[in-house]
Amino acid sequence: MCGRYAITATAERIEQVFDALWETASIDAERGAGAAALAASLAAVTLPRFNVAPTQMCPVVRAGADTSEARDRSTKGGGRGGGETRIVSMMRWGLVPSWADDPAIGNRLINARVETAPSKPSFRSAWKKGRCLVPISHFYEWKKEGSRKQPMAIRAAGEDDLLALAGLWDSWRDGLRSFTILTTEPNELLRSIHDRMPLILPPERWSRWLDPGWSGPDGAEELAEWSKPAPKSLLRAYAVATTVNSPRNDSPECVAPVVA
DNA sequence: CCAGACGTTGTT
DNA sequence: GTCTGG
DNA sequence: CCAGACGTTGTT
DNA sequence: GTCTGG
Repeated sequence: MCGRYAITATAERIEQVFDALWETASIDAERGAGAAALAASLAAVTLPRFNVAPTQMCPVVRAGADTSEARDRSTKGGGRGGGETRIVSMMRWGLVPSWADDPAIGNRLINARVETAPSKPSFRSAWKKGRCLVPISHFYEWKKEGSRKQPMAIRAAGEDDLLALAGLWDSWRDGLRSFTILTTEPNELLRSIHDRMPLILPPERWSRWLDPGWSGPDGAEELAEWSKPAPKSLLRAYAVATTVNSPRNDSPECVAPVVA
């Protein structure tokens, strides 16, 4: 599964890689704020994060309102085609369905199985209308070694500092926005660590996944195609210190390799 | 019809 | 909100 | 995911 | 043991 991760990229880097506008930046732009205010709003976003835990607020990339006004305001999106805007929003990790009585319900909905999410009451509406991407630099898995649990960090094999996890988001009482991370079967690398892994989407699938005019993968064949785990060669896994165990520790030590 | 659930993981 | 169970 | 709490009463 | 919080 995926119950903890890191996002070490800067706010600007996230905008660049995902061809998106930070939500606070769009709001400031609407108000006619200057470059200084824009820089300040980006600085207010707490990055980097080395130990993101469920219930915490983190950046999520979603489709923006696809209005001509929004397109005009954005200087981006031209090279991607489709013309849709992308927004980076801060959301709570742990999806709180719109019908929930208590937002604490989201504490357990931090993952959704891609094989079953389309038909689950908690996720079906988000599957159709709330698909998103979760930018991460590393995700953590705890490998069982006898009675011990060895924390492992998994990151892109190359120099890439960002991976995009497939996610779903929903809005609760017009205020709280929250998201969940889709999981799938593990690839050859992750199989030795855990029996599930997050669903990682390659850049060529981002637009389709975010397309608000599409209601998501449908039918067994399409679902299977979207559910395939990332290839082993994309990722690198290594042992890290138990520093990462406590969500209170949010330091570079969390992603630092150790001898297992 | 209304009432009640709605989720994942891991472990046994 | 929407589905299942009684 | 792991860490940490897990209860009531009354008083300040 | 099991639930809540981060």
